[in-house]
Amino acid sequence: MKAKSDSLRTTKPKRITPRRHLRYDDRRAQILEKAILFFSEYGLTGQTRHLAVACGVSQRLLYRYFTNKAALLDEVYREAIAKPFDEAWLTDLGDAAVPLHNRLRQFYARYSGSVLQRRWLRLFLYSALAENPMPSAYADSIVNLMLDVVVRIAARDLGAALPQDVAEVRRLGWTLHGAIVLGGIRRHIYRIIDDAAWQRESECAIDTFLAALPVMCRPAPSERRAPAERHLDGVAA
Amino acid sequence: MKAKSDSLRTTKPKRITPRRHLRYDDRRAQILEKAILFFSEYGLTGQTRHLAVACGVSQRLLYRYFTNKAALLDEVYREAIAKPFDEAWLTDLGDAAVPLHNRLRQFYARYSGSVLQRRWLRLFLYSALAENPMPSAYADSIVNLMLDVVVRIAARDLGAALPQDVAEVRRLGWTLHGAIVLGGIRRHIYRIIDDAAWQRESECAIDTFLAALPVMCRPAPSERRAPAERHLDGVAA
DNA sequence: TCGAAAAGTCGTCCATCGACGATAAACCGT
DNA sequence: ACGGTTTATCGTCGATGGACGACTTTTCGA
Repeated sequence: MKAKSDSLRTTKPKRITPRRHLRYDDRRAQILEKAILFFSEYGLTGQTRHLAVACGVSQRLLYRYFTNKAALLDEVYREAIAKPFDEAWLTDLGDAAVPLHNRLRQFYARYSGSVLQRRWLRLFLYSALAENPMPSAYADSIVNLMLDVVVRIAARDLGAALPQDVAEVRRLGWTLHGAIVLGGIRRHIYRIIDDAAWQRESECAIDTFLAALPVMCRPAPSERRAPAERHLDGVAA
Repeated sequence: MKAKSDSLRTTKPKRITPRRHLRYDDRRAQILEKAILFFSEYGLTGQTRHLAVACGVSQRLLYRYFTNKAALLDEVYREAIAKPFDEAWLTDLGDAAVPLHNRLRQFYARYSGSVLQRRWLRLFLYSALAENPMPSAYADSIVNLMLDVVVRIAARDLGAALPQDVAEVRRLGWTLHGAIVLGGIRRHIYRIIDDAAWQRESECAIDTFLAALPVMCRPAPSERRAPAERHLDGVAA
């Protein structure tokens, strides 16, 4: 039943396009670039055969450039997770000639434009779900450094006193960052908001952060917490 | 080489434990419960054979209760994504006898305790990455309803005027919610913060929200945005 | 207690998937 | 233009992985 074509053809089917030979580094770079796109869309369980089709090469060829699939995935992480962040963004953040609000907007516009994109978010989430420690550990260390700078500069420019506790400083930063990252996830993964809505939301998050920072930086945090805990005692969770 | 045990045993190896027959509904419920745990850990590509081992039944039996793997996964979504949220939480949120801050804390303590757990987060992210529309659409509609209530009540109790625009109300809510959800992800997926740190972070997010809300609700949003846009014109992204 | 219905398993089919040895085609210096 | 080197493909192997027909064991009511 399988159409095996018993015609007298003895020659193999000719290639439509002749083989193109690329130099080692070029081919490797091309495969890696395609692999980033491919695995970000189809997940880490995407098939090497499908990736090969996307690259326009035979599946066997992948194994000339990467010892196995895991090695290829490691390269994908290294290339696609860590690289997009640019520390130079933090330099401009401290430039007192521009109003703080605008600097923050610009910083997060850059961060969102390079990091919080569909590719990055999907790869990052896939690898995090797979319990791969490298991407989340690395990205988190970047973000912690980044948030230290963001909060420190914002507090300085607002004339607010930073909390003594470094952990409290980071908490404030993560509050801002969480709002923006979840916006990115809703934008690029769930696709339930469009680009304009995302920008408005990011700005809203920045405004919220700037509005709250002076209040949150007041000397006595016990004033904020004590009455809350007092009341919560009588409340069933 | 393979130890095939050429002893004279002609009988099949006896079962260690005798078969237990469960009634249809019980077995089905048991499989579903294990499936939720299983797929949340190993992802949607987890194997039915492994799930069967986890259930202590043969792989074939799964197909008595679910027509195929996709149908089983749909049941898992229905059971594990939508159910944990309890609308009654919103009722207590409006109880003016308790200070607003405490009600919000309690509300998010409940939400985190039932929804933002490892199981839920992992299943939700897996299905979102797989572009399965059901879980993200459903969960998002819940969250939008919920945030409407949260922001409305908070504004009322603070004596702040709600923005005319419903979208702006939701943006304010998502700013709070994003911070808390990303905290949950860092807690349960990346596992880079512990439970105590997560609670402090959630409280910080609530405090930030409450501190910013009166400022954000001031009548003229143009006062906040106009100068920012004026400056951003001359800034390269 | 016995027999039929319900619950459960065994073994297998077939498509898929990572991996790789053998071989062919393109490239390049001389 | 030719021969060695590099690039690339063909074809296949063994392990998985979802699905299911045929069969066995347990259960329970008459």
